[in-house]
Amino acid sequence: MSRRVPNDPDRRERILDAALDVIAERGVHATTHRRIAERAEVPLGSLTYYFDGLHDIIAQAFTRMSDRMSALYRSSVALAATRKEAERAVVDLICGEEYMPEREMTLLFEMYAYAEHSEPVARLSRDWMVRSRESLMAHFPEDVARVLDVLVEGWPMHRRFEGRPLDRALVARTVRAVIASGG
Amino acid sequence: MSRRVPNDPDRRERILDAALDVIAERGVHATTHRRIAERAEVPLGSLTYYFDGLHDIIAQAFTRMSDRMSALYRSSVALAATRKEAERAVVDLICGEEYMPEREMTLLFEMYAYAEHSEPVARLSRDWMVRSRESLMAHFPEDVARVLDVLVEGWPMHRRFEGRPLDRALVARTVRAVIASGG
Amino acid sequence: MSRRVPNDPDRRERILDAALDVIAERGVHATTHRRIAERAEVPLGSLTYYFDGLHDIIAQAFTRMSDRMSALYRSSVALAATRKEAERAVVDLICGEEYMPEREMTLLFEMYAYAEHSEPVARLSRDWMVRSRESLMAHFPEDVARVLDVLVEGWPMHRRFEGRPLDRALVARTVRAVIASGG
Amino acid sequence: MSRRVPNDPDRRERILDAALDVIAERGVHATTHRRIAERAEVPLGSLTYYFDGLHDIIAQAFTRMSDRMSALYRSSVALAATRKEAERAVVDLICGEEYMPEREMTLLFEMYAYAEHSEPVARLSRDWMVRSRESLMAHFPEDVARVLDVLVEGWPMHRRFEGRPLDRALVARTVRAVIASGG
DNA sequence: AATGAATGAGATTTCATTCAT
DNA sequence: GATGAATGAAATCTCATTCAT
Repeated sequence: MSRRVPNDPDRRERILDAALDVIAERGVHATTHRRIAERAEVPLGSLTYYFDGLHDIIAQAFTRMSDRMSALYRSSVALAATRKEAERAVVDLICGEEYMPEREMTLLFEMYAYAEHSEPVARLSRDWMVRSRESLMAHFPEDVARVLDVLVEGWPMHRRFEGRPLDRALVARTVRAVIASGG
Repeated sequence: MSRRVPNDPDRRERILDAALDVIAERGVHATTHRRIAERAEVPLGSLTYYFDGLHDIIAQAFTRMSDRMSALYRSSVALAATRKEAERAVVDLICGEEYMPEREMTLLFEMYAYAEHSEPVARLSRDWMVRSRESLMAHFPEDVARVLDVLVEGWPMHRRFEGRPLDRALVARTVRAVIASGG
Repeated sequence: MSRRVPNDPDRRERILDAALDVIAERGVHATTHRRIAERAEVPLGSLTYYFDGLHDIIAQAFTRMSDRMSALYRSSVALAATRKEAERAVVDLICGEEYMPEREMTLLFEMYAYAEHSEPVARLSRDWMVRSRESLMAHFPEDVARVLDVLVEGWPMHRRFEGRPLDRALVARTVRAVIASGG
Repeated sequence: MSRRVPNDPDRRERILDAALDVIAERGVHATTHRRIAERAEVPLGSLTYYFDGLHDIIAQAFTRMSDRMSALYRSSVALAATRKEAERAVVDLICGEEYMPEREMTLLFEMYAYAEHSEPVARLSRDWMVRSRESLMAHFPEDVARVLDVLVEGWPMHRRFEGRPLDRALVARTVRAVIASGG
């Protein structure tokens, strides 16, 4: 039959990863086909061969990122066997660089900003929020899950701008209080 | 006769407000000199006459916005005479559209995203954080102020993406718990 | 078993008809391989497999069209048994939508325009003219045939741009006068 | 006041003339910004500065051409003082290279073809037809004017494709017959 | 002091064509 | 014989910025 077969099977993925790199380093506002192609080491023409314009590349790149982060988030919380461990996992999520290293943080900001101007990315942001809350709801009542999620989202932002590690004791105490108040 | 007088004294401000409009509507990534000039009803050339390029316009526009929001934030909290009233003000800040209407929310996302790629705007974001915490510290100990600030920042984001009003009782209960735990 | 047999015997023709559709709808200037392939529902690669580039497809498509129209023209005039009937056939050719419906008119304009820049299509246009005159010369002297052919060519163009039917009485009177004057 | 003043006042016109040159030489289907800019000896960017895309350049170029040709047509017929002279002017229009030299003929074909796919150019073609008829109506009744116009339009097309001069006697005889029949 | 005409650089996108299979 | 993935070249278009006035 001899259908021609792609000679570079995961080029699509390479392009999306390159796009995330460029977005993280320069921002969506400075992200161009050229820079993505260069970073991915693919010819310029292949970007529009695989994708339907820059907006599509960006949207799919964010999808890829949020899938990955969501899995991380979930697994981090899911590994907890007891509520005690879950509580600790939440504190880790808030304080730790592992869950949300600098690059991911930057990408998240970019995603939230872009979501305001792109319906697919808006949907993505909503899904992301729902999924992270659902992870937490395996261990906590819904109301508690909501508040913890706000902390997990908001606190690392402060960490980012302050440029220094959070006060772990304060975080732990707050998480404890939220859990207690919600019960 | 006909001593030269600026014929449009607050043109600078008009340009910055127009820039904020464009950013809110289209995003930084689609903000251009031309669109700003058109929106401000100002000749194109005046943008580069008054400002040092697009990045400068954007940075100063964000400065203007954050000054305004900061004043609002401060006055809202400052009006409180008692801790009781301050607590209520914080709940209002989190739940209320007044403090952070849709447009401002969008702008804030854009600012945070842009901050990652612009030193002046990064500084601005840091200042913003410090100033809002200081407002809160008139009424609460530093640790409590920190946590409340995380809530004020993070919760409206959730509100934004969920697209419906927050559960005021839950917010109030959480604020109370945070204050109690920090005391 | 499974002796190789062309699985789509009139693909060539389908491609040419699709090309004519695209030319009629969008103009030669907007005719591309992709649009033709899509319209013909054939794989993109088959266009360059069967033809020697876009210019070749266009030239052959025009050939196909002019063959068809020429046959129509000829048969219309050839059916006439008497000069009287031939005269009537000419009036029909000029006034009637049957001979030159909107689509064919458009294609003819495109062909004439393209002929100026393509030797094969120029040849085609010349042949077309000769053949139509020859049809008329079965009934009329050469000079009369020439003039009638001018009318058959030129009048429908006016009809096209005016957007309304011609005045049949005027056409008939003119044809009569031309025949009389040439005799 | 010191408004900046254009330093190349008839650049617009130069661009349109260059566009006509390119269209005449290569056809609309091979007309590009680049080729026009090169021919007009202006920077590429000025094309989109002055015009709203290629379609706009083409449409305005055709407008320019038809204005010029229309003036020629009109003046040719208008100079005639008597019907006798008008009759002779019509024969000249049909036979003579002056009125419709090769280049203009080519452009006219291109315009007619393009008109099918561009509303502004379609309007232009209609206007052209009306105006030429009106010129003739200064000397002949409407019906005669219509038919003469068909001849003026259609006959040079045949001349063009046959590649040799028309038989002036035949043209004159036909024009005479048309005038007589319409009277 | 102020402007808007002008442009070069580069962004996005389209597309004819090639060629491994 | 046939295909469609792939790409280089070029097309259209946008835009920050410059600068004569």
